[in-house]
Amino acid sequence: MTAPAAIREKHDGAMGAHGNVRLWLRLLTCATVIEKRIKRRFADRFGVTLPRFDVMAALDRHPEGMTMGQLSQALLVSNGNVTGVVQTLARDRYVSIAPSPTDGRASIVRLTQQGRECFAGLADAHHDWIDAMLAGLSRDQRTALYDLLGALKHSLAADTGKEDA
Amino acid sequence: MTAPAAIREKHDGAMGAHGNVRLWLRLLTCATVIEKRIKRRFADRFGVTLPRFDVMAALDRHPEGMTMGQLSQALLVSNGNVTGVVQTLARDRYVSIAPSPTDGRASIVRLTQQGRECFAGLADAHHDWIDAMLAGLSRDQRTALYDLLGALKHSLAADTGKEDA
DNA sequence: GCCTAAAATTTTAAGCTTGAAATATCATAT
DNA sequence: ATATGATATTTCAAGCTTAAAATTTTAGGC
Repeated sequence: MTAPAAIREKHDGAMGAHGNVRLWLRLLTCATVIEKRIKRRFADRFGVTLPRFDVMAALDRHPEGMTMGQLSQALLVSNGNVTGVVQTLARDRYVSIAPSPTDGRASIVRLTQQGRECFAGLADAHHDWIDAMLAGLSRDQRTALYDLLGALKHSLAADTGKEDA
Repeated sequence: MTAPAAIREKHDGAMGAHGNVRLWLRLLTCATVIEKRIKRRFADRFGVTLPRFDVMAALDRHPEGMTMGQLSQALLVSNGNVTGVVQTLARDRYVSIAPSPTDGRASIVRLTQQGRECFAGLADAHHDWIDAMLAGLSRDQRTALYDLLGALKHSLAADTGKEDA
């Protein structure tokens, strides 16, 4: 077996001694590599984009349906964005859009039967891919990484960005 | 002082017991939050987009200039992408595009004086923002996180994606 | 010189993303 | 009833992203 090719770091060799920036770039690189790999595999093997998968995943957990605004909040993306993704999903018959019976402004989006079946396959593959990509880490390493990322999340929540700078 | 608001995790509450997927979603959330925050601040305070900053950062480390292909490789994005970003950067006089003296196919992109000055301010702010966002982690935590992400990088390099799936 | 394969780049089409402006509806106070 | 402000959504313009096709140039082989 040949040694696997090392993954190049974005801005490799840059930033000199700024350890924090290097940490951030390494984090970004890992996230980007995983995301692009999943995106590529979804496209190649299922003909599905990542945003569509995200919408379907959210809807799968809410069989009663979700409004556009709820989807926007759950996925951390803008309202206008959801409109476009849901429209193509509806065009391809993966979701249905129905007017809300209680609120004339809102629409209720639901997975169709076809959408549910499609998503089941996507979720299985997704799960397997993640497992394989993390296989090089021990159980302890994964736990430690999960906890440290939790600490980072806290640190991010504490940084309001209001420093005058 | 009020407690900072917790950061919602993408697909919060989803995925049940699949620890690996949860680890991935937490990693993705951290990267996304940091990236969006930087993007927003660059836009608000400097009127610059992240891709343009990335190109300027690469060029700043290569005063001799880079070809489109080198930029594409360094930034892990497609060729066609670089073309567009560099063109708007050139339109705004931050970079110059000159034909290569040795290869008629290639162009050489360089930061202009205006580009260098602009980038210096961007890099300073960028550095400060990262420091502030990581301030909640101890030195040991940052070292541990950096090392674990290094292990993850190795794990990613080992996963070829050739499993039949 | 001429042909061909490889390399660097640009162009194109489709889709994602955002923020801001525009629409439509709801809820409430008069 | 009607005016007001808030809410849900859509539309729009600008920019990023990719893959694939087209273009241009290089480098060799004949």
